[in-house]
Amino acid sequence: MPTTSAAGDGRRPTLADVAARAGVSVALVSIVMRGAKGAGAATRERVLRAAEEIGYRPDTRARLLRSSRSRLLGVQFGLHHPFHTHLVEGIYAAAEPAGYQVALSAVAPSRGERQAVEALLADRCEALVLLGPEMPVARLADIAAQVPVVSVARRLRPAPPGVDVVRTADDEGARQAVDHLVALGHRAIVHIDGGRAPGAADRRRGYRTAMNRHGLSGHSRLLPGGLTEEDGARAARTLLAEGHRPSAVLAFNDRCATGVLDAFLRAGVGVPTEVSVVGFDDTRLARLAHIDLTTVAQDIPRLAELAVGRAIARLEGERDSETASGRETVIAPRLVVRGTTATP
Amino acid sequence: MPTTSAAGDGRRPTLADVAARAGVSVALVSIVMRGAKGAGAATRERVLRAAEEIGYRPDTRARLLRSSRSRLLGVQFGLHHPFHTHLVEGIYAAAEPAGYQVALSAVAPSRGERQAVEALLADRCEALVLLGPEMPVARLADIAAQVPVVSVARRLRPAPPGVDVVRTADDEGARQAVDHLVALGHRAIVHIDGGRAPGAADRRRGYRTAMNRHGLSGHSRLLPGGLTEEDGARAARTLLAEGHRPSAVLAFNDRCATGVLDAFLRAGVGVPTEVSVVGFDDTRLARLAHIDLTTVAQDIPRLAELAVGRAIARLEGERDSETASGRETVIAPRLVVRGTTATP
DNA sequence: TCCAGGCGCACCAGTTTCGCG
DNA sequence: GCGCGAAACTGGTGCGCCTGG
Repeated sequence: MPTTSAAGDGRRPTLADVAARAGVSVALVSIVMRGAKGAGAATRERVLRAAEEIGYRPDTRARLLRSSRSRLLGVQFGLHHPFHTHLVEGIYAAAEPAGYQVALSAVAPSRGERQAVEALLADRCEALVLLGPEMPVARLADIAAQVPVVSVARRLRPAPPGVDVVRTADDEGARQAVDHLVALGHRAIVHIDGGRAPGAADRRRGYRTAMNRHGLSGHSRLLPGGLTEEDGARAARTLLAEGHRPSAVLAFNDRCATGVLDAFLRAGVGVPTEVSVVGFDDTRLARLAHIDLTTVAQDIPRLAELAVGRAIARLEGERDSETASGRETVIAPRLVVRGTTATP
Repeated sequence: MPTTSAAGDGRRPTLADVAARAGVSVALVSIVMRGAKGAGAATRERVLRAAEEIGYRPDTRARLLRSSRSRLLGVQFGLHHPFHTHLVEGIYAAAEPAGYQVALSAVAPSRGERQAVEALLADRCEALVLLGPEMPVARLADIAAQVPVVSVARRLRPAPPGVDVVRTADDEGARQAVDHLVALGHRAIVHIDGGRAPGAADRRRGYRTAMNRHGLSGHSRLLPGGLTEEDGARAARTLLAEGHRPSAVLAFNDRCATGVLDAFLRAGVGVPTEVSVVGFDDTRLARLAHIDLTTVAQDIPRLAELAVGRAIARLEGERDSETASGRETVIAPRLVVRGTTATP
């Protein structure tokens, strides 16, 4: 019995099966399947037909094993963060045309960044794209010693060798929001912040300096917030309980802003008639007609594209700069004015 | 120059590198790394130290290549669906202790189920767990001919050979919601449905039969909805425009219910004082204090656990039932009463 | 004589180099 | 120089075999 039976024995078909069926060598089938040159048109046709007939599907792992390159991009993302999931979508879109596969590894309450990264490294990813990593810089440096790393949305100063940063100018975004509110006539503007989340420090700084520049340092006020709707709602309830409301609120992100919105609505406080609210990120949430949130947009597709681009650049060019100090790419945010802001 | 230099040449260390450093054979290092028996304590110690020193990390792909088993579970999920991302978290939790790795493949507006499944198959996943698959049954059957498939939350009648189904009793969930509302005194109960989404048909049916059973068939009313906040908000606006509101709304899922909630709030319609609203899924969203949504809970951790369990059962036991007709596991939903329902 | 510890080698499914007609 | 095949190679696994106490 030949070792080349196609189906029936449970094994999935291999190159050898296709080769036997087409009456050619394994090497030739490999050439044809990759679309490489070195095969005649007629043979190529015959091989493809044979592959089709027995339902052959190349084995990624075996393929990667031989070629020194794996063309595999590891992506760590927060499973429950819309900002991350949108980035992931953009990463797929940027990586696949460039001939790179994407390996996802999720971070969730029950699964830490350590596990997520270990899994990606064990899978032989050539480079890692980490979305909003919260691990210590020393750990990032460790990882970067093994494989190029791109940190998205998390600023690092200074970036360790081998780590690139792609992020939005968070301080500038906060400034745009404050400028917009001040132009509308607001003075008492509160910032509900993101605590230790990536980007939060910059947004705080941007908020504070903008307030100062407008001579409103006396009105500057930071309220502890967070990344979730619940954090925003809690902060808003704190404000409501105090009696004297601010006239505007800049929330850490859209989820947080949504919580703020909801708490105000429930308390009968009109938005934007009595309070203006600004979010950050411009996720799908903000665009929903019933939310219609004024927000600072991050250009998510572009962030994704740049992150993939940086990773690939490290892998394909820049051979001598492998240990070069990290490079930082900062893109501009853009205020999107919608329905939650108005004159006081 | 030996082929066994550890670092410096950019290559990541292999078994051979560790072997050379520890002065033993490759086979022995393999044994030690796997924790298999057949190595002495002292040698084991020496090998582990050598591996540690040069930062050796086993290559999953090469390992899987050799062993016929890949112990890899492929999971297709909707990147932007909270219900799915929660399931993914549960799947990690169930798979890793059982010694299975998880390979994620996302479905997004820009990435269809076809691509998602192709990627998983190319990665040599041993079984596929598909979350709320929307592909045609024939396609599911095709895939199941290659590898065991578990469909989560999507009912199939009949399930093709090789496809198991794990789902919540959606009709029963809708019934519980209607019973609850009727017990509170509601009669005009509208269902904003999920169109062609997995589970939507069953929820519609459950709603209708429950209404009939209560003698309310005259009040039965279906409104086209969908899975997102926007869909819910749109449907709610339709209701508001009509002038005569229903006294209660059963939404397809929590996201949809949130949209309904928001539209009502904006129109100044009190919930639950003027209208009661019920969701479905009990995602984190529903539990947020400021949403506090009465909803039909799906036991997500259990669904995840069962899905993984079914996949593993196909792989490890049941050898003779490989082509057995699909098995269906249905678990009970549970109504969680929170703050969005009250007597009319 | 037994057997634990350790080694060599074939093998997994591809890719790549080289040489031949 | 084109079309093709033989064989080496990728990193790790598992079997058979050898050795010494």
